[in-house]
Amino acid sequence: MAESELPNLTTEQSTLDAIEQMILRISWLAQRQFVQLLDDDRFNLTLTQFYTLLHLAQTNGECKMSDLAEATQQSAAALTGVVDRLLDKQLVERTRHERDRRQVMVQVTPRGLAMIAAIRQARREQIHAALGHLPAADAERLLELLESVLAGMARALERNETGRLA
Amino acid sequence: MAESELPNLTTEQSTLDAIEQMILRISWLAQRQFVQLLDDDRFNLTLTQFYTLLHLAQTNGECKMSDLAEATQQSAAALTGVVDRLLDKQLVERTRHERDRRQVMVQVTPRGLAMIAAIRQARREQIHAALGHLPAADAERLLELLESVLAGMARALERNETGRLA
DNA sequence: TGGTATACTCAACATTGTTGAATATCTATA
DNA sequence: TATAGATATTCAACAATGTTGAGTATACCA
Repeated sequence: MAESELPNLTTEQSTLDAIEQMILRISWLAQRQFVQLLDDDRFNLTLTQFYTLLHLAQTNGECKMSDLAEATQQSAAALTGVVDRLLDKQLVERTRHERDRRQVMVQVTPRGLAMIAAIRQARREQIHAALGHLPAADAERLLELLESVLAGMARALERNETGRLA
Repeated sequence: MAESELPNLTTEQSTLDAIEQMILRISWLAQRQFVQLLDDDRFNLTLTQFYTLLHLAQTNGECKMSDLAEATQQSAAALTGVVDRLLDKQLVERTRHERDRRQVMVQVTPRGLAMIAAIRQARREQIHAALGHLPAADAERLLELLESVLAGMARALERNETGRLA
């Protein structure tokens, strides 16, 4: 193996492996921690319901079912059930598109917006407990690097999907 | 607001917020990407099955059901079903503890070990596609910072659980 | 020996996810 | 203007996971 050539120019496999493990573990913990928060009596949401509601909260006005499904990476069939339950909780409203009667439009209610705001506030406190000790410079550097990671992952996912659909 | 005071000594809330969002998004993408990989015909595992099998692969010899449940953060009842399915796939074996007949011991099979090795290899290629472009110095810095994040999160989770059980 | 704690499984149920069929609506074309 | 095909969504049937509470077997202690 030529692993020791150019060690300062190309990232070594062992570092990437360690990052891979770290991301898997952080993903797992972050999710557990977040699910625990969402399960609180104040919220009582599942992770899927949260991500769906979050996207609606970040959308101005209505959102088409199929767009919502793509944004939250769910199948249309799965989304129907999720929206049913958000509807039961009065966090969203479901209407038909005026012109194209096939389309179902979903919109967050004021109650849904308040729920998202409360969850994000609680989450902020959680993240502060976990990361508040990081020096400011480290936090900013971390943010930059994470942005780079996210961009790389999004590109990889995209390539995969293109590959699968082709 | 006194946001501009001591900007270089204390991490600003906005940076933490951005990191929070980034971690949520990366967790989501990392999981989607990984689930997609596990769904491959070669593996055909769920995320829960993978984490359960992974822990067994990293354990020397047998593992008690209750220890496995704690390590993978599942209830004993949920784990029973998961191990049932791993058993169907011949990836684990289930035996009784010789002395304490109440305890059920689980052990990974050679086939299970081979499965984990194949998945980690595929995962390595995936992560390389996503992060291979990062300069070596950045990758190493990222690893350090992620270790710090993980430690902070683990501490926060621990505090939470202690709080809940108290 | 009895009583209690422990380890696990089972049963009933909710949520999510998949696939394929069914339904309603729109659009283009002959 | 029929009508054939595309599009948007829901429904039905099933599998995996997760929860809670009850049930079963075993161990331990007094």
